[in-house]
Amino acid sequence: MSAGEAEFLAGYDPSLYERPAVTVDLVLMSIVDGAPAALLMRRDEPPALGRWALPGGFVGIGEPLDTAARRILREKAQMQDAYVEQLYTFGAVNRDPRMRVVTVAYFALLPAERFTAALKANPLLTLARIAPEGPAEAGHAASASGESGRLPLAFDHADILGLAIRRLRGKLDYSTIGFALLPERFTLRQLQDVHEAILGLPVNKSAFRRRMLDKGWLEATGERETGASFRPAELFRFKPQI
Amino acid sequence: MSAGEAEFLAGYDPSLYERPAVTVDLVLMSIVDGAPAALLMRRDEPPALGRWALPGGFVGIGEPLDTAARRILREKAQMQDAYVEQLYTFGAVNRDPRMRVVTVAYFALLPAERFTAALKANPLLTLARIAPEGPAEAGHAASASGESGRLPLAFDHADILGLAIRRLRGKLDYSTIGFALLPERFTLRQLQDVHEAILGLPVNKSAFRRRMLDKGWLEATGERETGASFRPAELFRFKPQI
DNA sequence: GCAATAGTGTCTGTCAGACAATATAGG
DNA sequence: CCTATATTGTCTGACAGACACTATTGC
Repeated sequence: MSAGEAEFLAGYDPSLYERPAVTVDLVLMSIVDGAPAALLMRRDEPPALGRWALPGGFVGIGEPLDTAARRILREKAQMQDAYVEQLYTFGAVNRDPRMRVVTVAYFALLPAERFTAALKANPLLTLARIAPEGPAEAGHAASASGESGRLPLAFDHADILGLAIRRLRGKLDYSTIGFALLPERFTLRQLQDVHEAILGLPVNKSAFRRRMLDKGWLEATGERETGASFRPAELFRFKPQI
Repeated sequence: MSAGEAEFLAGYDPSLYERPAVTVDLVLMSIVDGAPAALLMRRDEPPALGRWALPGGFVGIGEPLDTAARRILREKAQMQDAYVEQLYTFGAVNRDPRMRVVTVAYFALLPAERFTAALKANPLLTLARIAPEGPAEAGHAASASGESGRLPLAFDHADILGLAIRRLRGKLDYSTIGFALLPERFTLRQLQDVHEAILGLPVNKSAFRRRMLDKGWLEATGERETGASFRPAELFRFKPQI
């Protein structure tokens, strides 16, 4: 310990000296088949053996928090360039039975294609549909379900997922967060599908188009969808903010 | 280190083992003289000697984060029962030159009376007016000013203050956060003053009343203001959510 | 009555929801 | 032409801002 650090600590209770571990947990989110989804990893060791956990890891002593989040993204999902945002910091004393762990939760938003690509690249990952639990319970946890039913979550990760989905909902209509869940070019119908999946309810079509076009976030490409056996929709691009 | 912990750490890069210090910093906010204000402490030791810092402290190894925030509130401002909310976690590597410190920032909202009471109880505290810096700069810092002009802030505390005031703005009209800044009984004019101070712009009187009364958050007490030399306003109470 | 602020009523523009009408691709 | 969806247009009700009007207190 340096002299500066000793000075810093002077006057504090000695029982406060022992340091918690600091980790980053990442909620990798997308919209798959019209519903919010996240990537989870099955725990193959105790505690919480067999339960499902968010990708995460320790924060390096010389590593900023945001950098740690992007490192996890790279290591677990082989991806750069996703939208990443800090969510909340969870620090209950017994959230991990082995030791005191304070985790800074982040979420990353990905278009569904890159999501499925990540699933192939890392066989430890599993796709889970995320649904908020109950209307207004304590903690507002979310549940995860895979192809074979509900996936039990490790630690307090149900709370983290619940917060992630609610944050997404809250920011959807005043921010450009929804575009991070779509490919570079997309139709207004796809954008509407993303909004409906996140909000969990249908939105009015013409009002939605009007609102989106009025916000000035969209740029028409002039190109059209291909492959449909009916009138193809125009492709739009997210216009970077001025 | 326990066997469980060793197992936990297995497979991680050894350079990641050293743990950052974890602290909590608290933005004690109120509305004073029609403007957002916060309580700051002058640093009497290097680094940042003479600069102004948020009240804060280390998180105990057996202490939840929220509990640490309330402990700081108690120790520095001799107060219980304030509205306390986690804000953001700051973890830049060199935010403190002595060592790696990850700080979980919280804000606490107080009615102005209790604010001035805290100032008397703890002479190390100073009142500072908080103003967001520039329109949309990088980091969105805020500046603090006291009676004798601008107060230079320590570490990254200008960023923390900036985020606090913006969070307050963002949540003002869809949450009941504004009531935490008022005494138990208050007039609609006082509530409007709080909103105007936080938003930094005037709001329409009749529309504001309509909106507030329609939200169902208010309960008329039947009592009236005293001491005014004109028509006294009715006192309202915040109605706890059903 | 006067001053000053509380509280109400009305008009109007904006905007979202509802829903009908028109457009256009492949077949 | 038919089907299915895209895209546009119109009507209407909800609501916020503007602003004038009435109410009530101390003096």
